[in-house]
Amino acid sequence: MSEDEVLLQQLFEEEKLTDKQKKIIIAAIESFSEKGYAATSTNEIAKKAGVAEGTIFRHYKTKKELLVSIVAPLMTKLIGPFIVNDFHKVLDRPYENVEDFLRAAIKNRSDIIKKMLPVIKIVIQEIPFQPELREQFIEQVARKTFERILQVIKDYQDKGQLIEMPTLSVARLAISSIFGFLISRYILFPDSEWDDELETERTVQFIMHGLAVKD
Amino acid sequence: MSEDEVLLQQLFEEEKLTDKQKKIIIAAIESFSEKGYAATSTNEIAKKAGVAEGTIFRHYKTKKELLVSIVAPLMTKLIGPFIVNDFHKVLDRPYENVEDFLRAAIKNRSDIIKKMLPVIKIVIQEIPFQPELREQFIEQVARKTFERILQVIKDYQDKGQLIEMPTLSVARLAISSIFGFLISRYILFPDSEWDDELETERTVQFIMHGLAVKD
DNA sequence: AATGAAAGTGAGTAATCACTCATTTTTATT
DNA sequence: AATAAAAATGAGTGATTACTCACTTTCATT
Repeated sequence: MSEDEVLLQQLFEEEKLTDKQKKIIIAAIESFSEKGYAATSTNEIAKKAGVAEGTIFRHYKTKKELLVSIVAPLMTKLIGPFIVNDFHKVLDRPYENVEDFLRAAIKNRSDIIKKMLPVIKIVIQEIPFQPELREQFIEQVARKTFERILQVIKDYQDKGQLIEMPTLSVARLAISSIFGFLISRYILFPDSEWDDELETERTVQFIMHGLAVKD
Repeated sequence: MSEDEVLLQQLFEEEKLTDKQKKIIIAAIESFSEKGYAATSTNEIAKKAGVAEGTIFRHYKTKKELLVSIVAPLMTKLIGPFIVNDFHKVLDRPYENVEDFLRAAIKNRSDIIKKMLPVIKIVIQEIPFQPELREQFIEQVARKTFERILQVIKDYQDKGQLIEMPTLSVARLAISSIFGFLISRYILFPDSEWDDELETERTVQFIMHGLAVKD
């Protein structure tokens, strides 16, 4: 299964798509992520997909509907349930210690990003300008994820594994470190040589113990 | 002096600009940062500036030249020299300890962001799509800044204040934490209530000692 | 093989795009 | 006040935009 097919499979699962529709989606993802949504014309998408321009509008009323149809499943079908399941696992049979939880969190996010990078880039780029996407993201992804994270932090604080600090601040600091790693790894410097396991471990140890020399 | 005038002053210093040119720049910054460069029309900028569309093209050959004229000074005149001076100070008469250095770094970046937020947003949005901007950013800002940062880290490592870890990784972790704070503070949740001093201190302490409970 | 529905086509449309240029207005210098 | 240069104008340009629609092709069911 090609990379594009994996992406389609992940995004649209059992949804029935014609061959041409698949080509349109793949072409749109490529152009949107490379040039940005506003700078991509439907003409260009049609040509890249090897399809008549009218075909795009058979399937999607507007260009924006095409964008949303690509980006919405990323939020609802993938991140949503994933996070619920993932954190549920943590809460039901929690990882013994924070380190294991952090390692698992980083691993999982890495796997998602690897599969969905172009679509994730589109989301990041367009959320500031598309209120519809932003609202969907906040409601379906950010809010639920955040609640879970705060719970987990509280949990580890009660166990005495994390320092007492407002959970919101703890969350900000841990998330910054994890996303800092993932963004460096996959978006800023994807072509550098990365020892993923080593850098993951460094990130985990940093989150726990910082950079100061212990005396 | 109004907020817009501060911004103009910071960006263009002694450069001579007509009144209408100033209005064009202010309107362009506003539209570009709110809607994105590609989604902003020159007609719209002209109307917002209260100027004929032709006037824009008297001053700037193309729409892209207008973009670059706004964004380039941010890199050369502000960040460039600032970083050189700032880090020079650190290297010549270094801050006693890492904490003080981090506090100063966060403070300085905060001040810049406060003044230049709309233009910074434009840079962040457009760098992925404008090779010209990206190259300028990498050459003039990223490379020099990075060199300095690595030097500083090495320096504190030699003094025994930072753990031995490749400077690149140390840099990534520290920068993630600082930018994580600044992005949360000024871009993601600017309307939340922030105790800047407290959150700065938490960030500094996190970078140094992490989130684990000390035993 | 016949048939109706779904999918696909591509020429066409009005609107909008970045940009031009002949002309007018403002400004600076004397 | 005269004058030349600089700044500003706005109607006009061809190209491109997202989108439509009458028509053709493909497909599934019998």
